[in-house]
Amino acid sequence: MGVRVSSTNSLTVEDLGSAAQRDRRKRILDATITLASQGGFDAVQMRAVAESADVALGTLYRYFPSKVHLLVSALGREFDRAEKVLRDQPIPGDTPAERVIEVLRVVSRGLQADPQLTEALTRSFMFADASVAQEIHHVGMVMTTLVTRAMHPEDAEVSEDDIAIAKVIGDVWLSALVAWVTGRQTPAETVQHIEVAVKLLLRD
Amino acid sequence: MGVRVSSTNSLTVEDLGSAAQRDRRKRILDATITLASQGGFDAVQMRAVAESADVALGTLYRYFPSKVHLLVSALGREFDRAEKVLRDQPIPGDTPAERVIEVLRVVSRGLQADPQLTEALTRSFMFADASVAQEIHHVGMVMTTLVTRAMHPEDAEVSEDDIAIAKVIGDVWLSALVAWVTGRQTPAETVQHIEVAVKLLLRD
DNA sequence: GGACAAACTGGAACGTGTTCCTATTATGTC
DNA sequence: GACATAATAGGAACACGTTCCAGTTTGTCC
Repeated sequence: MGVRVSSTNSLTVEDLGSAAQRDRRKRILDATITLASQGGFDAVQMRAVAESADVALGTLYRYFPSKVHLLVSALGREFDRAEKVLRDQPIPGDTPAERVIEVLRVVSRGLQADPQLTEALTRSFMFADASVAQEIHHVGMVMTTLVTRAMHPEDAEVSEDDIAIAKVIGDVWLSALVAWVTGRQTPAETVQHIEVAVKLLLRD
Repeated sequence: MGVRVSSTNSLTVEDLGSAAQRDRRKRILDATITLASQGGFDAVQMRAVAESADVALGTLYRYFPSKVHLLVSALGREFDRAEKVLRDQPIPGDTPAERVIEVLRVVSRGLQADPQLTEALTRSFMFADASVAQEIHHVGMVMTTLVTRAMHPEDAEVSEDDIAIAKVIGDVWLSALVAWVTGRQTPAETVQHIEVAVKLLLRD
């Protein structure tokens, strides 16, 4: 079967091999998202994922070397989807702060609509070690891009400071998310906390 | 043996019962810190902690209902110690930003001196659910206090904004810590990231 | 089509967090 | 000091992530 060097039209940077392999990978990620939506991090059990995706346990581990890799990859796919949806929509709001808050509100609403999924993905994000750095970095980039685009809709000048601010907002967002999924903070508190941070960072 | 309502001079808010119980608790936390320092999160194995503290496994679970509780409690104790050391020392620096950065630098240096311990404690912090909210909140308060005191050494006016800023700094600090302990960021990058955030938040 | 390699299946097995149970020991009460 | 109760010791047992292996299927090359 062998991993070919490259095919003509791969969807991502990494080539994933044959159609059967892409299909298995998709089935696995679908099963992961389904299980995570239903019961959160704990419900994403490797044996259950394998069975649900109609794949042997060993095969699952062949595609994703750990539960964390699996969940972070699933998170990445969902984030890509969300980013695509938001990409071409104009963001309402007169000031950068308003637009950033709006974007975060939309994203947060999406997450809060599926708390178990969010819990699973956030947990895995937090538990990820260096071996998933690439996947994590990808998610961080998408997040930063979302925020800087909200700051400058005309996609003109994005300064160093802008990026720094976007990263700080990302940090606050992550911390708030952790506090929320671990039940230490209500959704309303989470949203408000982020808004306060954005206003502090974007007061000019 | 029964938990007495209160004794004359308990060290913390919660009364921990007899001297033997306090001693066991101390031995357990000591063993936890020792193991964590040597091998990080993975090395803190409940059976190893129990053996090292000369306590049965069931007893360990009687004192700390989970590994995360155990580690977060250990983190709380270490934080209290650090806070006591810093409490009565004047913080060098002419501006709030300088002083806050200095405080965070001192704390970070302490953490980076024992990476395995930091990794273990940060991981547990990230994995903590609602049942450890109290311990987490305690650590958060200490952190916020440290920062606001650096902002206003005269411990005079601490405004709402000040607290909000301190919380945001705490969020950034936590995110940076996670990135560091998971090997996705170097100590230097971590320190610099935090400095940028502080300067952004405390530019006046 | 045949030979070979890679991938997949099905399942056993191991490590560690967690639970549970019984016998034994410490603690507080009269 | 005798008793009642709570705490502890010691260890078996279970769950789930992870690893490993033997046999089978799938894909590739001639």
